[in-house]
Amino acid sequence: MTTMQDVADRAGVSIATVSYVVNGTKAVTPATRAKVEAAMAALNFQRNRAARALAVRRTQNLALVYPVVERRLGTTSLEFLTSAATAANRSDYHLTLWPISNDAVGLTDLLSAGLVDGVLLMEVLLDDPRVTTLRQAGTPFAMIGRTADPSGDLYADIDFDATVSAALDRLESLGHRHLALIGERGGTGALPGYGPQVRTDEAFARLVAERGLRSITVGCEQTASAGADITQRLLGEHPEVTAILVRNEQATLGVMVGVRQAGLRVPDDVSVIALGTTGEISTMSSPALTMMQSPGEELGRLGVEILVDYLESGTRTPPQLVPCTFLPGASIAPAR
Amino acid sequence: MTTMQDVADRAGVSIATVSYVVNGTKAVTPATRAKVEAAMAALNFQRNRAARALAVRRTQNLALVYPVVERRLGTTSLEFLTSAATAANRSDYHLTLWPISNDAVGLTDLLSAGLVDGVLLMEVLLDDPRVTTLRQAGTPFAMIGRTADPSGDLYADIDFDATVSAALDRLESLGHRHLALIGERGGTGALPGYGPQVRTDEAFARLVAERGLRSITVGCEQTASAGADITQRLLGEHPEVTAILVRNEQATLGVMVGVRQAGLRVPDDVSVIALGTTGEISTMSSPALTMMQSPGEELGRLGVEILVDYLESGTRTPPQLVPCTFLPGASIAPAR
DNA sequence: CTGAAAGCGCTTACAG
DNA sequence: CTGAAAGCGCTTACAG
Repeated sequence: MTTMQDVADRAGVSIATVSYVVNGTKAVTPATRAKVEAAMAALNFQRNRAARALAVRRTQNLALVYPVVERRLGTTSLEFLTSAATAANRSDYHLTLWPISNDAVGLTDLLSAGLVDGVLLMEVLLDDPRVTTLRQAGTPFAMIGRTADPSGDLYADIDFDATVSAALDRLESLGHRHLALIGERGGTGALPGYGPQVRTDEAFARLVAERGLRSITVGCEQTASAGADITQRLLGEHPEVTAILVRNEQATLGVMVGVRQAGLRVPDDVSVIALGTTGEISTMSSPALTMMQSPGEELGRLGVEILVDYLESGTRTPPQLVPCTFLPGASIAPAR
Repeated sequence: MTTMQDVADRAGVSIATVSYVVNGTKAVTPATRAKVEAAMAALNFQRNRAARALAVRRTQNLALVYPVVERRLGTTSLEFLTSAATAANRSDYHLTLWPISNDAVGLTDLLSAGLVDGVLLMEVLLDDPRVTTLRQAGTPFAMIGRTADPSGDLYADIDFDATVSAALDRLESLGHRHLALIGERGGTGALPGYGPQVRTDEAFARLVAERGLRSITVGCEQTASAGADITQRLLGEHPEVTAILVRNEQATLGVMVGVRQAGLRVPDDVSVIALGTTGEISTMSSPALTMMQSPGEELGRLGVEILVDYLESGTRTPPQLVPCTFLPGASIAPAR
């Protein structure tokens, strides 16, 4: 490993001067700057992160905390993660994975080790113990998602209202009046008070009422077979339903099967639109699923940017709400 | 932040003594140990990782390098990742995400910054530039996967022979004699010389010949619709095929659809078994997919353990080959 | 504009 | 068994 001292020696300057040009913290003569830069290039110098961290008391590390036990990471969460890691790197930060339990145990220990400058929270609950812990500890953090009352906190989340509204626009314009929403209640992996579910349910109930549509909402375990069963039963008991919205990543493809099991076709007899999933799910479906696609790339990036802005300049970026985007597919059609 | 000095002051000992008890590096009287431990508990002491890293020249950080650009992370890779992060934490290491390009550019810079002690490589190619870079740099690394000639390197990988063999056992015992293998050639996201694909193809060709079975192998883009199309065509042109093995996570569910489009049923007319995917895919399918399940949890853990063992004690654990495990489903049945 | 020197919080020979 | 002190590689007032 080549150190700053090596660079200083080769350039014939002091170690302080090297530091100034590396960090751009003080004005330096073009001539000396050139010498230093040449030396750095020749020696392929990279400053030691641990030493720097110790000196400035900042690590340039961000922790991504997610509850492995309570909630299996799906492909949608994966997009947050990939995007967040990339965004962090772009700002010269590194993202460290903290697969810990949702109960905040262990969180404190990790924080006091001075390993990270800030924390990024995924899979946030309406009443989340981790948020309480982080607030108390005074640790800078940002959420991808939000609690019931996130005022004063930093976050980026999906705009559930706009998302449901856009989906309803599509379906209404195709003549659908009788809708069903399949969510994810009571199944394995369901977190009580999980934001996306609660907010989608609320938005759906309100918007459907406002628009004078008829609707039915059911919960469903997070498996395709559960999705298939529930869909088959649903269509049997409510033959007037012509469109189904699904917010349950694991059950989504099962819903498609369930329609067929009910002796009906997608999209001729029943339209299906998925809410908040990744394009990946769409490509796994045949016919391709129409969906309101989770803005995973954008949210992951925003979460990191909000956090980094706060860390570097104290800026408290206002909450960012991003709607899911419409991804055309072959699973919706005019109402029969 | 409370420091070792704080603990030393409160316990009435020197800072060196505190270090000895924290690290267990030297014998300490039970009495003084007790005093120190009491002080640590009272002050909730956690030693500063940056300072320690600087002193011992080890960061307790591991980098997980994966090619974001070239290969989208799927749910199977996600399992490696989660498991690796958990295993790292268990050994008091942290896993940092390095979503970099597959061409090894940038890898060197990151290494020389002294941020990590070792590197874990995912999605390894038969001829992988990153491996060359790491070898040259002398950076300790372990692969989840392996190159064409991994001798001398540390790795854990799937035992493709055993996996294909086990799948063939199942199908043969059900009376299947005409098999098809659908892989992932030429599509988006396909890496040239991607180990799992090449090794599965080889094993399949060899084992099928040894057993005197008839077979046909086709490549397929990584989407469900491509899977559906190819399957439909395949079954049209080769009506004698009674069982399909799929090694293409994205196309798998499409294959199920393709069978139906060909006017046949799964599993009554055609058996389908997936190779190397996660249980997650099975739950998204209806009927549930029978599969040889990727040992993601185990491989992620092994990769970290192999690397950590080497870092801590210089132990070069022999290569670990783990077969996929059979996951019963409802997609295979006796040959018609 | 440049440099000498203290300090960040640990670890670890070395001495006692 | 315990401690004084040097050193890990940086940053940053402070002096010149």
